[in-house]
This record gives sequence, structure tokens and C-alpha cells, in this order.
Amino acid sequence: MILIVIIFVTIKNITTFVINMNNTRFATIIHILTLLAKNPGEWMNSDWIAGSINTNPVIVRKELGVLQEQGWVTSRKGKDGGFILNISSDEITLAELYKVVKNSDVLGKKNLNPNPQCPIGKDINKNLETLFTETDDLVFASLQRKTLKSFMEQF
Amino acid sequence: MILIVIIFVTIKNITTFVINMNNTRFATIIHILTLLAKNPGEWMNSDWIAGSINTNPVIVRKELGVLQEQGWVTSRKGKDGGFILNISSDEITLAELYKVVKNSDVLGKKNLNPNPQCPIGKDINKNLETLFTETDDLVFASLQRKTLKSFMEQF
DNA sequence: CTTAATGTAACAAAGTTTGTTACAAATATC
DNA sequence: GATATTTGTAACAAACTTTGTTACATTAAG
Repeated sequence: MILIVIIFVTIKNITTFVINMNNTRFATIIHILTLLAKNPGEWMNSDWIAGSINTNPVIVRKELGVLQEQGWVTSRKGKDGGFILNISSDEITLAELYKVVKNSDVLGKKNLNPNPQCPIGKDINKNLETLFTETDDLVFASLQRKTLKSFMEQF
Repeated sequence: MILIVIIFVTIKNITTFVINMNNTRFATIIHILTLLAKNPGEWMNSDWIAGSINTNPVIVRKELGVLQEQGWVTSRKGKDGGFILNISSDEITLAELYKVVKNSDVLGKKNLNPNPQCPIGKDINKNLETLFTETDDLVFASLQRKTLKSFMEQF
């Protein structure tokens, strides 16, 4: 008995139906900080870090620039240069990390100009704002209870 | 017995994960459903709905297609056609709405191929998965306590 | 038959994120 | 001082997402 099953599936324009927000920045900076926290006092360079994450050293340096602005990291140029953690890992909460890379609300964005002459359109964004803020606050509160140290100690 | 299965799948532009929802789909579908809930028994057409949201009717019909798949909405073609709510608004939680539109974690996507020879890289995605899931569950639990009805009654 | 509406494919435009190249500036070591 | 190495950053390119648009087949009412 020969059963030949040919399943031919063509999926077109899949992005129309799939919500995708692509952003690895949280994953990237927590990876960087975990590496630095695990290697205190060592000047780790962007090439090495990029090799661990499997990304580009320039991306790593850009993110490290952000982390320096927060005062969490110090850099040293030149030979044997690199980056070290500038603060104890239990002084950084994941909420602070999230804040650094967050660029929209958890539930997304509001539509820009709902119709002010429609009873729903008139108030939708005010009511969404309440809902979106409440949801974000919940995430923040949870992340505030977690530190880089506790994350790092899992490794 | 010989079983030959040929699965030929052409998938264009499928992507994987996301950080913050950087889009308006949640706002759009909750707007649509609020309109329908506020006008029970009325066949509202996509043009009218689009006018309230201030977007394109085709976008609205696409989203309404998704809502129909959930069984929440019924459509009628032709003259005097349109859409009505097919279920009581207190039977739809915002968690269900979110699920329809969400395809990524709140904290974003993971880096794809962290270095398995690095102690951090080796385990980072496993540990991020735990954190990401916990955060998502929190959001989901909160939204599960809210219904379309309670949202709609604010207007 | 005409008019009006959904359903959906295909494409276009706009926007965002990630990766790359290039090079100046800084620093350690010889 | 010369050399090698590393950060800092701008400018650009590539890849990917999201939203909007056009077009038209299908359905239904009158």
C-alpha cells in the first residue's frame, strides 16, 4: 500500500495576519549585564560579548553606551580595554532594565485620530490609556521585585 | 507499507517573536467590539466602523475576519449587510482579545543563537523563557479579570 | 438588473530594527 | 614615538513589520 500525500500549503502575505513586534533589546542588555556581573573586575570587550550573544560588536557597543548613561557600566578604550560593571548587581532591578528599552505599552499603541463625533471614538483613547497604564504598571511591579543579581545567580 | 508524505510548505516572511506590541491591533479590535456591543442587533458596516476608528475599511474587515474565526462576530454580505456581535459582551475577556492579537512575549524576543560554549550563552534562553513566561502570565491574569462588557460600560 | 456590502489577494508605502562599514580617539606596550 | 588594540559613533544598508490601497469576485436585497 502506497499512500502518497501531497500537502501543498501556500501562505501568502502572512504578516497581514500575524502580529509581530520584533525587538531583542531586553534580551541583549540582560545578556551583556549578566556576563559583566559574572566576571567582576574583568574588562570584557565588545567582540567577546558579541560572540556570546551571537550578534555584532557594534550593536553591543551601542547598547553598552546606553548602559553607561545609566551609570551601570564603565568603559576603557585602547589595548586591554573593555567594559566592567560599575555597580552591585543587586542594585539593578529588571524593571530598570525594561525601562531603558521599552518604547511602547504592553498592549500596543492607540489609533491616532479616532472620530471625536462618535461616542466611542471620542473617549476610546482615554479609556485605553487607563487600561494600558494599569497593565504596564503590573509588569513594572513584577520586574521591580527581580534584580540582575537574582537573574545572574541562575547560571 | 510505504508512506510517502510530501509536505511542501511555502511560507513567505514568517517571523518569530516580539517585544512591546508596536502596533495598534489591540486598540483596533477592542474599538470594533465596543462599537458592536454598544449597538446590539444593528448590522454595522466596515465603512462606518472605519470612520469611527479613523482607519481603512479593509483593515477593519480583515480584523473582523479574525473576530469571526473566534465566533464573536457574524457578518452578512450584500445590501444592508455588515457585522453584529454574536455573543454576550460579558463572555469575552480582554485576555481573549489580547491572545488573538499577541504573537510575542511582553519582554520581547530572544536572540536566536547564543553561543553554546559560553556558560551564559548556553543557558540564557532557558532562563529568559522562564522570565518571559512569568511576565506574560501576569498580564494575561490581569486581563482575564476584565470583560468587554466592563470596558464598554465606561462609554 | 442594480446597488451595496463582505472577502481577500496583491501590492505599495511607511516605519522600525538590526547589521555593516568606516574611521577618529584613546590607551597599553614595546 | 610607533604600533596594535579597543571604544565611540556616524552614516548607511538590509531586513523585517505594520498599515494602507486597489481591485475585483462573491453575495444579497429590492
